Amino acid sequence: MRTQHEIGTRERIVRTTSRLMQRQGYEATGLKQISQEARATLGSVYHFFPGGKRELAVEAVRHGDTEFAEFLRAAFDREDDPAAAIVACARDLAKGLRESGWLDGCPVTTTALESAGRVPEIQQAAENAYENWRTLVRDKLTRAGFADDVAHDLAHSVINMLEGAELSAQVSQSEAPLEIAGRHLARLVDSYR
Amino acid sequence: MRTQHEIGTRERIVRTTSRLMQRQGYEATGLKQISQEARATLGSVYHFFPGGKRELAVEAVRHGDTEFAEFLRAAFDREDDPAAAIVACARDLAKGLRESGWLDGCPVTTTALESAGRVPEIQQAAENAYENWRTLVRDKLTRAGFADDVAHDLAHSVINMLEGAELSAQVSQSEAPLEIAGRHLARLVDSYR
DNA sequence: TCATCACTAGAACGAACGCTCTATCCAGGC
DNA sequence: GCCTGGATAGAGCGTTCGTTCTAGTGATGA
Repeated sequence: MRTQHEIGTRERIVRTTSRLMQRQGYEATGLKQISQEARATLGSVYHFFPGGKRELAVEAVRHGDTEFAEFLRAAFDREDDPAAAIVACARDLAKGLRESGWLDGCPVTTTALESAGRVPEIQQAAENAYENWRTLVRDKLTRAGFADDVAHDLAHSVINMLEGAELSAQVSQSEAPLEIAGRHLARLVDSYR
Repeated sequence: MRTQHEIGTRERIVRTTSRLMQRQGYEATGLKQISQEARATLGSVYHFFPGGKRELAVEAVRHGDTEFAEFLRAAFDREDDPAAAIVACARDLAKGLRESGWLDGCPVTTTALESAGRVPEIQQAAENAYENWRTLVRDKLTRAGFADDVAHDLAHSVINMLEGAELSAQVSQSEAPLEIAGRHLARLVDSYR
């Protein structure tokens, strides 16, 4: 019975950490809160993550990485046209944000900003996440016939604009920034056809 | 000698708080660190800010607001063409970020994200800041002849893209995201001429 | 049957947190 | 010369933090 319990508790801890840090950030999220909400004890937390809070945060960022990557992949599979897919992304992000009571923004950004320049392991994990997401956008664009350098640059701006718009939407508790971002990104992409 | 000393110490505390929270965020910045780096005592801090850390954070966000607003105004005054001014903004942001050792990102974002949905006063101050910056961009665009609704939407995306690109540049310790953002924003603006 | 070991459990530690409190300082008004 | 009150100063409050530590549980393989 090793595997089932191991995966169960460990996964529960990672998911809980990811969700809590998404909402409160790295510093405001305590290990006691994590262990309580994950229905695990402090002993279990340190058993699975001997590196303590830092290791846990790195794992949480990685979790957020794959979570958003799957979201992007799903949106890209649903829409053939890249510009239309990006508009759908922005719309779905706005929907999810509103439905969470404007609490669940990007699962990586808050933690990344807090630890930039202070906790290199977390910053590295966040950088990997952004790079991962950019690659997904880039591939979608190149498959649609865009030149490599154009797709590379567009991928940067698509992720950055979505990131900034989600932040803005969260702070102002409005879907407008994301709706506008989708529209402008589609226009930008189309301008390179 | 009331005025000189009052303004001096109070301002020093606000500036120090703003800089520390810009780099470390709200939760990781302690009042003891603030008072030490501002060469003030805890007594002085609570004398000027009876509301404690929260009131101090609100003031720090307001300080960051006017700081970035002045940066925008200066850039807009230097360049007549809005698109060129935005490119210059992105370049200067990248320069400042690199020169600070990739530590000084947006003076508002980190604090805003940490307290979104948890500390309404800080969230409100951050929202006011974004709104303020958007208005500056919007006015620059309307003065250049853009229609009101076009300028309104563009202002959103200009601020959001710069915000996202600065975050990305900080995490990846690279000027590329901001350089690309400037280029794409200029292209987007020009597409509405 | 028993030793093993992954896992659970939570008490306890020193340090740091935000904040309160009292004491002191000192320039300006009477 | 004294009083007032804004400003400075920092010890100390209770609490919470991340982490460590020892004890205990229960399924597994010999």
